[in-house]
Amino acid sequence: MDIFADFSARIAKALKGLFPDAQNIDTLLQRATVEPPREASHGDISSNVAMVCAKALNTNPRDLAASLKEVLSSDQDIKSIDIAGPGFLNFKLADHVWHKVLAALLEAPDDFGRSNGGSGEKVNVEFVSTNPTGPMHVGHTRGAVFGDALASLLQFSGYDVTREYYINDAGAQVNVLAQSAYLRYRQAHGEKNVEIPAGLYPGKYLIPVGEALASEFGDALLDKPEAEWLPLVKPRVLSAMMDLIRHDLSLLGVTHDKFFSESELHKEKMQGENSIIAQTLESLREAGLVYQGTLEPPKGKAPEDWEDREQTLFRAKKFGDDTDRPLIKSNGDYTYFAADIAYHRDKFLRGFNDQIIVLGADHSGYTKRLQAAVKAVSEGKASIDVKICQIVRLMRDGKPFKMSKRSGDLVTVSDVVGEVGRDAVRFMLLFRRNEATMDFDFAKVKEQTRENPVFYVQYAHARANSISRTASKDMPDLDISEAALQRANIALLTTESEVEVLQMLAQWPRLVGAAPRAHEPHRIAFYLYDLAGVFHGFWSKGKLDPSLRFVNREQPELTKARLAMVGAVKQVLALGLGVLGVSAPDELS
RNA sequence: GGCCCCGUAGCUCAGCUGGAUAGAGCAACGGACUUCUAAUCCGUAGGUCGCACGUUCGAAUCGUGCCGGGGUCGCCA
Repeated sequence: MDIFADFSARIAKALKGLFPDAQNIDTLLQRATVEPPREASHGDISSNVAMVCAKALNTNPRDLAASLKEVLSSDQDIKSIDIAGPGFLNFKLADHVWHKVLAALLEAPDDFGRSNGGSGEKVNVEFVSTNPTGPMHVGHTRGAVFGDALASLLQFSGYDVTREYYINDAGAQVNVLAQSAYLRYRQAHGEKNVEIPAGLYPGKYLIPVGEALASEFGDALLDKPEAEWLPLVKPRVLSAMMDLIRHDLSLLGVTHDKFFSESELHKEKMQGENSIIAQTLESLREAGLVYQGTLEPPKGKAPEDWEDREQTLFRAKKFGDDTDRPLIKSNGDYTYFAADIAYHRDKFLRGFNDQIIVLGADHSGYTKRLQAAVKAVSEGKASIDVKICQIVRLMRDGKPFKMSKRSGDLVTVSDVVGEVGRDAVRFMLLFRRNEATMDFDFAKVKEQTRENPVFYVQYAHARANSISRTASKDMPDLDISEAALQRANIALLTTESEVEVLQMLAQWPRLVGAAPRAHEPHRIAFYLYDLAGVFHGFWSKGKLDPSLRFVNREQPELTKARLAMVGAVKQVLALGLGVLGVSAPDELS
């Protein structure tokens, strides 16, 4: 039950009643807003309809507002309407409106705010997609958490979401990986003077892979030429790396529905049949989007090895990219981008007109060509929203954290999760807009104080639970079962503090409806912080004024009503934390 | 040099796709509380929303141009 959507409909109806002959009202109303005003003194709901629609209806905002006020003031749910400023309509609502919201919440707690805004539409969210050459390091964490939370958010809102991971297992670096693993294999056979040369992957995580190869193949690979051992080693090391990555993802609580392998795009499916990439390029060719030509060298930093060469290009510029893009390397292989076009065509052919991809800041330059590719392969039917996660700076006590890259031992996901815990990592990374850079301070994230938003929100949930425990201890005869609280006389909740909490709860449906449309999970985190704030605030008032305590022996009915409200707060916190993939503990350790 | 992101209180950041006198936490200042329900509470002060034009009833938000910080720039993925 979204009261803002509800009143938006009432206003629309009133407007149509006033102008039965106007045809364009629905389009006009798209620009109108019905929202909680920033300033509490402006009422509970505020709308700019009169200002937005006046001109087209041949009137002026204040007159239109006055007419609307007259029609709407007969509504029993509206306590008063003020016309303010240039023509705002400010509504004060009757308390029973908030009670109805609470009742709806108590009746279907798990579905509160769960809209059908997505109406089952298929969305593909591609995220993480790190190269399968080692365990995940911190740099990938933000994208992983963001993508996962965004996917959950969309699901909450009724989208049919597929979480997808693109495995870059076709490029040259996977061969390098296999070579590195092969050297570890030789070491596993006791060859002491085998060194991992520069340019290969020196990480220790390949040692067990080498050992596994040794126990599987014995010494059979030692004397074979690379052309023979490579096809044996490569799939095994790749699968071992994906196991590592999946393990790291599981530490973060991230799961994917589909892992798509780049090498599938290069394969000739059947004898003589073209690969998916070849087919894709063929269809682009037919559409006149591929040509032979030359590119301008990049300006500003004239590279010495620039070779003005004719190559096969995709007309990305036609779809808004800055330049056309090469499809075939000088050695005849497809470029990474060529495969990626084929991949996104595949997504489109699988029914995803609505695509999202989460990338790190270092790939932000890739955005336009990707959008161009999706437009081209779908003939404009599909689009992709590229969400860039900005850099995270690791800090310790306010000082930047030095990472040594040389040894191949970067700070990994498991290091971070191991030190601060999954909940803190996830919440902190989501407590910021994705396009803003952020500092991640280990010390601060572990603090158990008000300054730590993870703690603050989880504590609110635990406190809600603790209040119920106190109630059953202090008032053992009171029936506070879920069923009993559903029947509680919530009309007793009329103090300012109570209404404030109820109003906050009433915003959840609106928020969790808008955040997925904007692809912005951070809004959930900020909302939870605010909700926790009003809830903690209420609790504190009870310290000074015993009449505001949740549990009140003299007033069992009021206690029940308040416990129903506390349960509702707990529920919304749990729903929100659930969307973020953060646990909602009943007790804090 | 091109492109992308950022610039809002001393600090860290929100600002709900154009709304009203721009918000929160921390820090600062002034009080309250001494454990009554679990990790204090209330108040005060603090702003040229980087700068300048423009769009309109109305701009932190949209457009253009600058300034500053970060990222990135054919045949790496």
